[in-house]
Amino acid sequence: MDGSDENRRRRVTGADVAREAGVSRTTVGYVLNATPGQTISASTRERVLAAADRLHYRPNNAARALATGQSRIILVVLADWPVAFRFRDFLDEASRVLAQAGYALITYTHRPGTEGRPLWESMNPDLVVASAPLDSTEVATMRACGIKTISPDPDHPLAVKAGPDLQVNHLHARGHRQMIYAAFVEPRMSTLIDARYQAACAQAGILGLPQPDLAPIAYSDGSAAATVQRWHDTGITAVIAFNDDVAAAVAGGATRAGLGLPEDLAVVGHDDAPIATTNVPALSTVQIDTPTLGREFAESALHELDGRPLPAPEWNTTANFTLIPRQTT
Amino acid sequence: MDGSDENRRRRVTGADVAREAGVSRTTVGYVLNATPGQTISASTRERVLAAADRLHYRPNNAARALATGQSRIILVVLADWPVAFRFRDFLDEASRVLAQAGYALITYTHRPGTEGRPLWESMNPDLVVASAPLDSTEVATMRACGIKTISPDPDHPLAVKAGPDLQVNHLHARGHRQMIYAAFVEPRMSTLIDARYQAACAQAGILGLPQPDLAPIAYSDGSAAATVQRWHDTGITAVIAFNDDVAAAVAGGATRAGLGLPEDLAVVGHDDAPIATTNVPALSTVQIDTPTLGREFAESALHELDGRPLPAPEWNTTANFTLIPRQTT
DNA sequence: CTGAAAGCGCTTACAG
DNA sequence: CTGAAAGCGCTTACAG
Repeated sequence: MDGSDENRRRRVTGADVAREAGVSRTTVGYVLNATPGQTISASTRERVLAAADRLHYRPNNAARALATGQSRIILVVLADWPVAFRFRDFLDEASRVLAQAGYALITYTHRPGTEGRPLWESMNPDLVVASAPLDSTEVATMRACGIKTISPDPDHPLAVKAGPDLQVNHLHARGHRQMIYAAFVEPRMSTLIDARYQAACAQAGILGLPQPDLAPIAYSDGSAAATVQRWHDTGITAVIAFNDDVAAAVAGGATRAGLGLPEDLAVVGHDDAPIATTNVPALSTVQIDTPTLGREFAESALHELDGRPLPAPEWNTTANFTLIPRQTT
Repeated sequence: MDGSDENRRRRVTGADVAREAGVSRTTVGYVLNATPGQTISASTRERVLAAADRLHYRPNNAARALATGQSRIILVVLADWPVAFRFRDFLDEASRVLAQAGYALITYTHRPGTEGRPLWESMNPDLVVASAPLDSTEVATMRACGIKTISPDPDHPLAVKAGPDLQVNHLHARGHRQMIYAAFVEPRMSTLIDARYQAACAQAGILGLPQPDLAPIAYSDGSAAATVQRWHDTGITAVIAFNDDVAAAVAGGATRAGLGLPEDLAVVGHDDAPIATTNVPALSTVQIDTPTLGREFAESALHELDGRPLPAPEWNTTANFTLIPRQTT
């Protein structure tokens, strides 16, 4: 392709900058990277900076990665679920902190078997963060590529435990004992659903409550009313919802079934999405301080990568989670 | 750091595979890349493949990118808005098609001024796709880096026009003339909001309707009822909602204000998110065939990159958009 | 204070 | 059918 030829010819390299500034390639590197331990005269510095600017020099990342052995890319592997509303804030804040340290944060939804090679093979990130467990052969492969990994462990999940804890505690405090855990029939979210459900069960156990069942609810048809009625008939008085969309679906079903909220049925959502406020009735839910979680996540990634000290271990506390009571509990 | 030293020592290279298989580095490359125009004996092929497998060889992407001048990365620069529910399907399908062609699709939310260097500088993608217009100096920089760009143009937006057209046509067909365009006060979505709003205005003009105002609606407080009541008082009979969350907020406000839907006020949403079905009353909305759009997007990217023929130009048609009438119109 | 040179791990003409 | 070798654009000891 001559188009690519042209592109290649046009591209400005460090050697061009060196020539323009009348110095060596080495000096250009030292100046542009502000390499510590080098003493560059002010005038040389100026000349190099000016030349780089004039030529619109941009370093070739592939070459740098090859030379340093670091891509400075962090890959967040998402399980197969849609990105929730508040998760953006989490990623935004994490990206900001990581960018300051020279790392790029990439998110990637991994559907095993769907694609050719998973992205971490074709991108050579320095760190892979998995929000759901990766299978062991995948982890072995990454290790072999020199890729570090942070897998979710019970103490460092992407904050799955604190929310369900609050939901169950809240419903319990409101006097409920017969609870059910509701989630969409959405295979793409199954990992996260399962994690939150398990957390809810654990907390129910701690409080001496019966284990809540995991109950599917459909949003693609009008069956929610019948579903909710059925739960009510079996003695369920409270619903722990996977997220606010589910809580809204449950609330809608209850309303259509003629059940009063929260007298006949209580519902608590998760995430404090816009719908939680706008829904009629407004949804009690769990609010998450996602920017703080994002910052703490970034710090722990930098700990892994550069040996930075870990932040105060708020990560695993419930300090960043708040139960917002509204009209459904 | 000796940790990184260890990693580097451990990493298997093509030279290791060559040694293991008893062939040259060149032959390893030809076999593993299935380079066309080379005739490799079956037995050599086998030996190389077996050795690569045994050693768990994974090519170093940075080295490959440096040698070929192609990163095989496509960067989708999102304007500063949260990813809507259905957008995942779009990206999933696009990623799948592009992965088959050996490209990795990365999405990235660009907030000018927030970070150090934008991701396209530190990642050297082959193609940058912008869902909102980039400023001209940014485009110039990318060009200088040899990065191709696809910017949104009136005929190839990320499908912003078809939805508003359907919304306006639908309300018009229901007999409405006094419409208002409602959106959240969400600066992060302003680009998309504006694009959809402009499209709605244009369509209103075509139908000879008065231009709808752009009206903000808050979801963080309980003011929706008052807002909607005010609209109603000024003679508005129909609301074009930016998305289904907005439509739900409007519907909720109307209900709280004692207005009947759709008798007193009609609302039509956009996206056919779960909330559209679960809301009480169920929301009329625009359904989008996002996987098809994703495939067409991928094809047009491959056209740009590899000169593949363009797909049939359904991209810009309304064929992939459907108005779903429910209870709010 | 600055530069010549080796090396990162690939690809790919080119020569057998 | 296979291999020796140059080159991609950086970084970074090392030697002045």
